Amino acid sequence: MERSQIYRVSVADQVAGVLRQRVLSGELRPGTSLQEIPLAESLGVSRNTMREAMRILSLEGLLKRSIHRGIAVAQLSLRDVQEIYHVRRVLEISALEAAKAPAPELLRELFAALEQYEEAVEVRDWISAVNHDLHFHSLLIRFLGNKRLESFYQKTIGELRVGMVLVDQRHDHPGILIPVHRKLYQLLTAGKLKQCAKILLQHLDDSESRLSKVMNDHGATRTPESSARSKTNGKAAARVHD
Amino acid sequence: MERSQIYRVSVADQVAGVLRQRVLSGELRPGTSLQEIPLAESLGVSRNTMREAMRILSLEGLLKRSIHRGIAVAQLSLRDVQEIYHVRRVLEISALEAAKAPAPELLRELFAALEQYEEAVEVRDWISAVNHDLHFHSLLIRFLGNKRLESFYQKTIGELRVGMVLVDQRHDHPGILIPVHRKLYQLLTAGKLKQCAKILLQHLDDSESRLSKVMNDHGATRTPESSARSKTNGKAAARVHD
DNA sequence: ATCTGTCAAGTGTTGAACAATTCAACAAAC
DNA sequence: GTTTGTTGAATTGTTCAACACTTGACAGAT
Repeated sequence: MERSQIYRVSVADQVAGVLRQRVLSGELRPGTSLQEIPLAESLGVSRNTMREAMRILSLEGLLKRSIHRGIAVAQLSLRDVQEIYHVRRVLEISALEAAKAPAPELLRELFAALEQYEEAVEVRDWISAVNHDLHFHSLLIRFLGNKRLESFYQKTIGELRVGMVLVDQRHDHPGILIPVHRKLYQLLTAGKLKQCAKILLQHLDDSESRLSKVMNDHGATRTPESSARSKTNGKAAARVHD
Repeated sequence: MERSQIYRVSVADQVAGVLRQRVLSGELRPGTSLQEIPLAESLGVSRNTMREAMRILSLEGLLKRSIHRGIAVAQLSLRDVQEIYHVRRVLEISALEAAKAPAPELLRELFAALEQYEEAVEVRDWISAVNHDLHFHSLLIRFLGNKRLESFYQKTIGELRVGMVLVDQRHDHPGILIPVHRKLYQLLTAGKLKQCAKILLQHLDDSESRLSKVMNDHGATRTPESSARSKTNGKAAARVHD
C-alpha cells in the first residue's frame, strides 16, 4: 500500500507555517508586533492555537516574545549578523571538508540552484534570486549528511533572511555574486576543496560586510529595542525569554 | 543601580524547566510516555500550560510528539549518537581553533571543572562526574564567543545526556577519562592547539564508540520509530515504562 | 484465528472567563 | 515645570470546561 505521504499536521503547525512564510517573505517586517486575538481571528483559529504557533516561531528565533509585552518579528542587531555569519563559516567550511567524494545527485542540485539563481537575476526577481543563493549554500551543508546540523543551519539562515528583507532591491545587487558561486561550483566539482574554501570564506566575509553596511545606513536611528520603550532606560527593557 | 536581574518567567517556562531537569537527570527515562492531564495536575498547572511546556521540550528535542498518540521522552538511535558526536567534533574543534588567545577567566573555569570532575570520580558520584565532564566540553565551546553556537551545542549535549542515562554507573567508568581531560587542559594552556585537537578527536571517537557499544548491548532491537508501531513493539515500549 | 465494529481514553482544538502586567493619561505634590 | 502617585483600558498569561477526532484494545461474528 501507498502509505508514504500522509501528512497529519496539527493546526498549530500549519498556522506556524503560514506565519513563518509571512515573516521570511518580508510581508511581516522586523519589529512588527503581532497581537494574538486579531491574528487568531484573521486565520480562523482559536487564541490558544495561535499561541502555540507563536511559541514555535519564537523558539525558532523568528519571533521575539517579551513577557506581558507581546510578540514581535525578530530584529537583527549587528552583533546578530556577526554571529550568524560566524555560524555560516563554521558549518559551510566543515561541509566543504566533507565533500571529498561529493554525491553526484547533490552536485546536480547545486548546478540547478545555480542556474535558477542566474535566471532569477536575469528577470530581476531579486527576492527569488536571494532564495536560490541561500539554497545553494544550504545544499553545501547537505554534504555533512547530518540532520541536526542541517536544521540548525536552516534555522540560522531563516534568521538572516528576516534581516535581509530590509536590504532588498534598493540597496543591493545580487547579480554581482553570480561569478563567485559559479567559481565555487567549478572548484567543488574539480575537487579543489582548499581553494574552494578560500573563495567561500571571502564570499562570506564580503556578504557580511555588505549586510552590515546596509544595516548601518538603514537602521541607524532605530535600535532593536526601540519597539519596547521605557522612559528611564530602553536597554533594560529587552528582557526576553524563549 | 545594581539591581539583580529580575526574572519574570512564565509558568510554562518553569514547568518546562522542571520537566527538562527530570529528563536530563534520568528520573524520566527514554521512552516514558507523558500524559498531559495527570502531569498537569501533579504540578498544579492547567492542561494548556502543560501543553506549552511540552511544546518547548519537544522543540528542544528532549521529548518526541506524535500526533494523537502522545508525547514520550526521546530515545536515541545509534544514528542519533553518530550525528551528535559529529556535531561535537565540528563545534569543539572549531572552538579550539578559536582559542589562540584564550581568556584567562575561561581557563580558570576549565580548571575548576576539571577539579570538580576529579573530585566527583573520587567520591564515586558518577552522575556528577558526567556532568562536570560535559561542562568541561561546554566551556571549550565558549571560546567561540557565539551565543547561537553555544545554545545549539547545549541542546545537542542535552539530547546526548538523555541517552546516557541508560549507560549509567553499571556499564561505564568515567574515571578513566580523567587523564585525557587533564592532557587537553595542559595542551590548551601551553598553546599547542594542533596536538590538543588531535587528542580531542581521539577522545570523542572513543566516547562515541563506547556509548554505541553500550547501547547495542543494552537496547538491542529498539529504534525510536518502533514505539509507535504495532502490537509486538507495543510490548517492548511497555517494558520501558516500568 | 482473522476480521470488523464498538468503545474508552487521550490528544487536538475551541471559546470564554479571570488574573496579572504594561502603558499611557491624568491628577497631585513639591 | 518636573516629579510622583493613581487610575483605567488594553493585552498577555493562565485556567477551565467542553467537544471533535484518533488511536488502541477488546468483544463478537465470520
